[in-house]
Amino acid sequence: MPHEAQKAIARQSLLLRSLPEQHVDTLLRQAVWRQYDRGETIFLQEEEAKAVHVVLAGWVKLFRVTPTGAEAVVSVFTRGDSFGEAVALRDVPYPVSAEAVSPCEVMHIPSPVLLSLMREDAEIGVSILAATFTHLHSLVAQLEQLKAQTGAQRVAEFLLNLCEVESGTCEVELPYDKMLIAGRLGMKPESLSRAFSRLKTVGVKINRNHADIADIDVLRDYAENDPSER
Amino acid sequence: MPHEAQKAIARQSLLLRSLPEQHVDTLLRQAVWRQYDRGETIFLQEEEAKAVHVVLAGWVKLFRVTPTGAEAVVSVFTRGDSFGEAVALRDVPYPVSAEAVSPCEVMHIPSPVLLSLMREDAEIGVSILAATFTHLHSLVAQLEQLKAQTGAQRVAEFLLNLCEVESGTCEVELPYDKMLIAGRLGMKPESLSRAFSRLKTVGVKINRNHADIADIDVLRDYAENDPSER
DNA sequence: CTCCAAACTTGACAATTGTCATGTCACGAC
DNA sequence: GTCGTGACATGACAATTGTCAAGTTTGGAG
Repeated sequence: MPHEAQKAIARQSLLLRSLPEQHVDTLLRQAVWRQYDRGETIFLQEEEAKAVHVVLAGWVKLFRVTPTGAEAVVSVFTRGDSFGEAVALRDVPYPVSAEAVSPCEVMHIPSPVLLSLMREDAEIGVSILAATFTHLHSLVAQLEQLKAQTGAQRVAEFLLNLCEVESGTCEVELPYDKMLIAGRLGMKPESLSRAFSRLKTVGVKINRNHADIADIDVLRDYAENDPSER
Repeated sequence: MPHEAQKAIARQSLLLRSLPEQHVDTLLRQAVWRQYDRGETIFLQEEEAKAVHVVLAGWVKLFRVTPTGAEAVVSVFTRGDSFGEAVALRDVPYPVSAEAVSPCEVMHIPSPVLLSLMREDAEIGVSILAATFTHLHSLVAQLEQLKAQTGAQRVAEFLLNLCEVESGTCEVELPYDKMLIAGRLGMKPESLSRAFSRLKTVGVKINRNHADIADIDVLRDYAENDPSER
């Protein structure tokens, strides 16, 4: 029983937005709509994929658990993001687990529905590839960050991505837990705290889940250039 | 002027192997076959993708160059590997650069050829998704390694992946430069040297581009568990 | 064969990060 | 309201890694 507002969000998602109206309707009609509480599991690593997921509200994290139990956050998704495309269309297990990190609404499109529609119209395949490419690209960007930037620089880029404007002053809300931000950026919470302190020297003030950026250009310069100064 | 042996390698690639014979022939016939010298560029970051690439011989690295000039290796491909699928089918620029790190033979399938065939048979789309998923998965695995393992552990896993057997003693050849191995594993060459020294305590001896592993299980245990012992 | 440039190793040192311990603060249960 | 749990900050310390500066080795060019 999806609300019209939810449908509107789904239509705007990267996965669906370039599809003809008629196909989107078919998919929305056959989708499963669910709510999740904070901390609830959406699917587990090694589980067989049976659907593609679209986040309508809230935040979802994808993560891997190592043999030793350590957790590595792979990505964090929110309204309009889809995930699991490449996995659902082949009978392979998920390489990651998914968990709601805030109360969430998620739409699930069963893979058989998507598959059959794909055989009717090759355009669907291109749409799925578009969404998959976006994930690929974001993973590549993350890899670059991890390999070539210091912790404080990664935090700076994270903040820059939250900014709506291109330059000048900006205030942003941290979208989720600092613990999760730390995980997403590949560091421990303590290191994130220290990274925030360092950013004070480039005009960043953190207050609760609220960040004040004095000058976006200064911060961007810090993110892209030398961490050695100061 | 492809050799039969080259065609055979292409047919076995993840991208083509599940396609009906007839389609594979169509693709092979319209593909471009090229050789590259060591160090030669195959394509550059930001360049528009016009083809999907399949490595027939030699080694190719994909990497990103940061605004400051630092280089982050994203992946290293060899015989039978394909790359650029998700990019070629949409008019978007490559997120990475590609360079031959040894003399190479590479087959290029122009994207229009693939696209038109895809509209004829949706099965092609599934094949492309299969290859793309493999890349996605390997990037996720890399992210996990970078975030959750020490340098020496990553080197251990790298060696384990080179082993043909499951347990016991094993000798492997390092497939390419130690500098490139270091880049692929997200560390400096000096750190790689040190990581190799540490692995001596778990029965690994490095000689030139040759590694002797005394006991694969011991090494696997090191890779998966605590780096603190010893 | 000789020589050179690049790859590689090693040591000393500095910077960064993880770990452990402690303390504060906010928020929900009660 | 009080209590208690978990998030967050911070300091001290250890471990890891990057940086810089030698040396050694290796694989061609000539």
